[in-house]
Amino acid sequence: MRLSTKGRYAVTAMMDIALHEKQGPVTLADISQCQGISLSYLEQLFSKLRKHGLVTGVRGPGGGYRLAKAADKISIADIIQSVDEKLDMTKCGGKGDCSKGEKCLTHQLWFDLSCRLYDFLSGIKLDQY
Amino acid sequence: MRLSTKGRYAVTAMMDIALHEKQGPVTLADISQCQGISLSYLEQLFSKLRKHGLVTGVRGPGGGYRLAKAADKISIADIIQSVDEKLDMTKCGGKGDCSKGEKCLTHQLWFDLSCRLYDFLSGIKLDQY
DNA sequence: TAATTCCTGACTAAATTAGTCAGGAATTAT
DNA sequence: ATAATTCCTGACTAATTTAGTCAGGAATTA
Repeated sequence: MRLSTKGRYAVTAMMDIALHEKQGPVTLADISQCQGISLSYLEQLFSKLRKHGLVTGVRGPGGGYRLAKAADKISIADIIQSVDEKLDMTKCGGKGDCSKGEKCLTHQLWFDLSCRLYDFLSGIKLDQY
Repeated sequence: MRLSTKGRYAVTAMMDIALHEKQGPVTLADISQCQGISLSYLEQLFSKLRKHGLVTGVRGPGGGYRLAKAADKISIADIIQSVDEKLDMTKCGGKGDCSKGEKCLTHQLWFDLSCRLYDFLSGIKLDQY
């Protein structure tokens, strides 16, 4: 569960769609211009969002992107995980093969923290704004 | 407020110190070996942690690092902010000079989210483990 | 048929993260 | 004093991630 500008871009773009969806599909060109994100980069991000079932694309004139679910079913955590892909966690992977045995302790601690963060971000949905 | 492996390294290292501090200062060499982080990279991170008043260095044989405050006064947010330095936020900086006026809206929304995340991470202290 | 828009993949550029190296400064122990 | 230890600093390089560019194809609407 990483949090970088990449995830922020994705969240911002998704909020943009959530806010304007009632006026029909939102084009990436609009988001690009409106949010100052390059079109091709948005296409990369939306490829992932689409594969994770968060948006649906509508081709042709008048097309664009729609949310694939209701806004209250899409959480910030869903979006960030879709574009970030890996939540790698530990190096030892629970094997416990560390010099003094402490490594896995702190890794476990970090894992707990990561879970709490995930729960927190899962609780925030797109419709809350 | 960004969250990457850099911040994780710092948090892990700080937890390591918190756990072993009663046996005297903890050396970076120990942390390096124990957590599998390069010594020089740790030195970079601890330079920042020290400048932000989270740790104090003790030179010479038997030296190392100590927490500069009690573990229950140091939060995860403190640590991450110390090594990440900038919590840049918006591009328009509240100026509102956006093509359709929506940019600053979504930026404000993100800002709120960022604050909530910060509050959350501020509530988790080193002594909770 | 033409315009629009998604969609894909390969490539490049910039930024960040991680690590290396070389050396100096303070402290402890011999 | 001298030597060993450890922090401390800065410059440099390598790897990874983020961001952007480019070229073109596929589906849909007018």
